[in-house]
Amino acid sequence: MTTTEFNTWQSVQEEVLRRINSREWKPGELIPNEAELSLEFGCARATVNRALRGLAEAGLLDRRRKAGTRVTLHPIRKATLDIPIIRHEVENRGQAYRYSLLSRTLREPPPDIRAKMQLPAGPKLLHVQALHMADAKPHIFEDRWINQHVVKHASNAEFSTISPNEWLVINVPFHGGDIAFTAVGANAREAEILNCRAGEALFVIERNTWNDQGVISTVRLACAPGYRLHTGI
Amino acid sequence: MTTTEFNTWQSVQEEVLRRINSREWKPGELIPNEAELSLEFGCARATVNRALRGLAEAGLLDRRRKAGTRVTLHPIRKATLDIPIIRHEVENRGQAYRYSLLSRTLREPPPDIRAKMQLPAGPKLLHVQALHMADAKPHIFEDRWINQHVVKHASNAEFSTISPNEWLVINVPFHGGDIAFTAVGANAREAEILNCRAGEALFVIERNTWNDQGVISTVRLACAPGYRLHTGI
DNA sequence: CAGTGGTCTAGACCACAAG
DNA sequence: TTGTGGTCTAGACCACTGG
Repeated sequence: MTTTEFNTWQSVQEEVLRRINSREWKPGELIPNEAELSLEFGCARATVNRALRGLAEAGLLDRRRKAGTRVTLHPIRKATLDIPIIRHEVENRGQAYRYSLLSRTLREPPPDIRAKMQLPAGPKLLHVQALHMADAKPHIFEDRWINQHVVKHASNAEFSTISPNEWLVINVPFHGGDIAFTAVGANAREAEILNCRAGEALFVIERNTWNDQGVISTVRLACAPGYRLHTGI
Repeated sequence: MTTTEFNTWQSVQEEVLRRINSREWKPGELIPNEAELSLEFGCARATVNRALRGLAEAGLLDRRRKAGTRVTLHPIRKATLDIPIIRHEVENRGQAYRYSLLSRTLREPPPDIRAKMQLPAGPKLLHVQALHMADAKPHIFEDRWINQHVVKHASNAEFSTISPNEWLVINVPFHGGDIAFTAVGANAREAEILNCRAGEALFVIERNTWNDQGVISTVRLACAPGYRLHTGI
């Protein structure tokens, strides 16, 4: 028996992937356990574990103690989006980045914002509106509320030369957040700022971030027409 | 010296995360190497490695052989999107899923599709248009080209009861792909099919998938107004 | 209860890249 | 050249959970 040797977790992973794709191991099917595989592949169990763990994270395998490892029936593909600082995103495309602060006020947020940030009525928040430009053309309109009760030193930030987007990334670590992507027609103000027709389709990114103190910030990024978010699988 | 013990990679990771967030280890700064940390934490180096690897994958640490491990200067946040089968997405929201095949033809693709699929002029492809509905309302308009020279058995699929979306996920393993998200105004046909006004903002997902044989399929998913894609960070 | 994956360990060698 | 992370190993114990 000429057993091919699988020394690295990558080679084991490739082989397992091959068996899944070739239907040698069919969707829903139980595959041999780690001990058996390590024997067959001629490597340590830890190596098999490393390989299978990766495939489980990718959603191709279902692993459960005692129940064993199965090929996922309907693999849920995962796409990873990089969320860079806007300035970097623009500069990495070779475009000239410019930033312009439109307004910076301290005021009580409207109910919908309060709801998003899970705050009671009353306290004022920092409201910042700014425009990110690429090659002198409007790129992204940033409309942000910052909870300066959680981010105390935010009150001192002027945001005249650095965008809240970048300032927060650099200065405020966060523990979690959520992102939503939608398409909406530009309202009058957005149309004016982004230099497009009212009602024109805009790509909108909404993001909340929080740490253990509470919600840090909620932001709505309205991207100029033609904006395209892409990634590999 | 009352050294707290860190037995698990998770606890090590938490502690490292704490030091990063508290600026005990500042952005751009070199942190102790694995051997030193394993000594300090009273665990094996492999445990430290496991913890740091995770943080590196999350984009919080930069690790390079010989150069050591540094706290990332501008952490690039990564959002992971789950790309489920449309039917599952609808059903998981508790809505009734319905599917309707609009057209299925074999014809030569227009130049822009050919370009996307990196195909020469000449060969015909399978063109399928279908509508996914949620609670009897139009949900997603699927406009797909399938390369039946790569996916040979696709010629036999009727797509009358199962969508190409689902059929492909189940029947054709792929090695790679790319996704793009945009916002566009609905054209006349999309408006009619999705039951909305022409020009109304639609969330559009474009996806290509390929395997080692070549491009499998390219699809444009036009989502009904109000569609929202969201995820955690 | 017992089988499976999850993890830790101590030690070893290797691959890469900075100096 | 040499220090650093990357990985493998053999063995061990643990944690979860299915039967």
